[in-house]
Amino acid sequence: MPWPKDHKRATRERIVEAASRAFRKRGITEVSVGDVMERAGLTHGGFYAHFDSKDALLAEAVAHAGAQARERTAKASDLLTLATMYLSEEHLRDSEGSCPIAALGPELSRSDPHVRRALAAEIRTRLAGLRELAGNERHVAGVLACMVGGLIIARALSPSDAKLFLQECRAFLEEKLA
Amino acid sequence: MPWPKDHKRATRERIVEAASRAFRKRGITEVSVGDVMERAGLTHGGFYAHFDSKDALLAEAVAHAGAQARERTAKASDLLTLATMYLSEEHLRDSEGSCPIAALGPELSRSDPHVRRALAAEIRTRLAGLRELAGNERHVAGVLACMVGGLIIARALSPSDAKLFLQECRAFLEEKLA
DNA sequence: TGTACATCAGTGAACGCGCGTTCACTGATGTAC
DNA sequence: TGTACATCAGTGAACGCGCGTTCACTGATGTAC
Repeated sequence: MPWPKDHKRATRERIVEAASRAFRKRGITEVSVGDVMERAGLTHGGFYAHFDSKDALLAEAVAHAGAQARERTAKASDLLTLATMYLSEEHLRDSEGSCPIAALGPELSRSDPHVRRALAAEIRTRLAGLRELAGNERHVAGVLACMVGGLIIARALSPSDAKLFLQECRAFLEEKLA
Repeated sequence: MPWPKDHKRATRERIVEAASRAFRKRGITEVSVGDVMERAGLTHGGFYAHFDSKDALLAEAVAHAGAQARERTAKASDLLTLATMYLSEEHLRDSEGSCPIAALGPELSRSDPHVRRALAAEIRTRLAGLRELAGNERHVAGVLACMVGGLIIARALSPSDAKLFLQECRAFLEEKLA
């Protein structure tokens, strides 16, 4: 083996990380394979030594982004705290590192079956995480919907309107979950 | 005037309608100017007699889709009824005629300023509509977030999971708004 | 310890393709006589 | 009423461009002697 054992795996992970951030920030079709490779410090030609297609990369990038997004709220010990962290201005601004459901949901739902499956799996994992913190709340789906929709809508508004919108969403959930 | 007075305006409206449905169903970058024109029964070359650019069309298509989406819930006389109509399986399946915030939100937020402005305007209109039906609910932003997020997430799931997810979202809002 | 070699991760030119946009034109229409 | 004409909505070939993907290659590496 003329190269360090984990060299290729490390490069592959660098590509997934670069893709996952670029897609969330700029959208799937707006980011080319060449963009991703450049961001990973490589040239575009080497891409197909690591992935079968852009869609195969996308499916992995979604899983990677999902895990990263779950870390953001990992310390929350109840549903309201988790939702408050999610509906924060910090999360709003950090589009590159944000929840892929909010950043790319509709686009991913229209993508090829492998990608769709990765998104559906992430949603199921997310719901399971919420159920563990559910307390008296029987309908965690509604909480997740409010989180994702809240972030998506806030991102469409001006900074000041976005701030107010997030505040209202948090207040809404506070009343429901208190 | 060698053509009926409203001929060109009618053609233009046919293009906007075709675009608005195609974009919602398949996404913005996945639908070409040629696709839109074909759907409107025309050839691609004529497009620029009606619009300056694909983005100019998109901004109008968002406004058109928004108005169409508001009609779906126009008969609702209270917030819960409106949300229940929005979170229906009928709306889930009718992606072509559905709410553009749910179908295209994140993509539109990343689009050019004219498009973004059209989306922000539609959201403000939507919030104003909800406030009119608000009753005791002070945080209509949370209701809209739950509607939009609920539809987006349901569309990522299998038909049976989607049905359950929508049910849970409706039950969630029922408890909050009752 | 030093050198020759085989490996294979990464390079970069090339491919066919469809995109958004432009433009010289065609031909159906309402108007003037 | 019938015909010649000017208008302009719509046509379709063409443009430059960037995309996803392929492939012959290069050159840095660990191994064998």
